[in-house]
Amino acid sequence: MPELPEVEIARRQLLRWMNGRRVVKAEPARGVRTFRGADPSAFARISGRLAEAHRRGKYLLLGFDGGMGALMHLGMTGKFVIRPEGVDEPYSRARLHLDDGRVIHFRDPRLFGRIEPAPVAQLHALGTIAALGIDPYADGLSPGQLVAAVGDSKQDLKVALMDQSRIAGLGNIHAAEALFRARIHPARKPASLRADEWRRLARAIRATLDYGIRTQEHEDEMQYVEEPGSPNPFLIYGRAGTPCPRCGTRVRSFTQGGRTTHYCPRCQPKRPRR
DNA sequence: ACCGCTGTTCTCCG
DNA sequence: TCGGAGAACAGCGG
Repeated sequence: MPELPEVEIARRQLLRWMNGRRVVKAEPARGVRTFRGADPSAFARISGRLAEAHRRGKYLLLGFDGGMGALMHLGMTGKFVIRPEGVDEPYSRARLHLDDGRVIHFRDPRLFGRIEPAPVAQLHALGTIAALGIDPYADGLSPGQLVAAVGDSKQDLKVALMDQSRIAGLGNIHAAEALFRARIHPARKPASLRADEWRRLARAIRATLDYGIRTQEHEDEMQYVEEPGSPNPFLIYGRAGTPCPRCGTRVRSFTQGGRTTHYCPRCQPKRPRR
């Protein structure tokens, strides 16, 4: 599920669900690796209203007015769902019981997600957060900021864009989408980009993230559920072998940093002509 | 039955 | 120290 746009949607969803409500009981599931080194009983000390809900990259920082909070990452399959009290949810790893009889579950089948409870005052200072690079919304993403963040990487451009210590929030899908919008080959080296390409890329990243948030916010309101066989919502991701939506050339894919990269060989030439 | 996967972290190797 | 490859985590869907 989660790259920056999905996490941002989850944040807004939590704010809506918790609006005017209080947590009357916080309940970590037992025996799950969701809490890793952290202390699950600290999660159980969460109470009160949701006083702050921030996002840094793909991380959520939730603070409650009882003074406790939590850093949360959705991993690959984490999501929040809200259910009536007493209804059990498969793969529920933690629960927030609200004073209106509803329960917010953190559902995460594959257990790649993570919850780190912490006092609200310490949330933003946690090492995990301190290690993140710039957040495109909280910090902005001008061409200059983009160059400063990834310009010195020796890795392939797409791999560098996915490095959370450089830019926080892009994953496999949105890095590919942004490069397609910018018409830049994913295996270009950062040092080879011209100024106009950096400008295009900065603009493309913002456009990709804005679009992702807008689209999913709409789906969220519509109570949209992913139906089997629903069309691929992305411009380039997952379209290998089908015509490029811009020029009709067959979309190609290859492996980069252990992940599949999709691109259009015509729109995103390895050797751009100037 | 096998493969791949919107993420992170670790090990091994050059 | 850096970068690349591969694995591990665990479940589901094609």
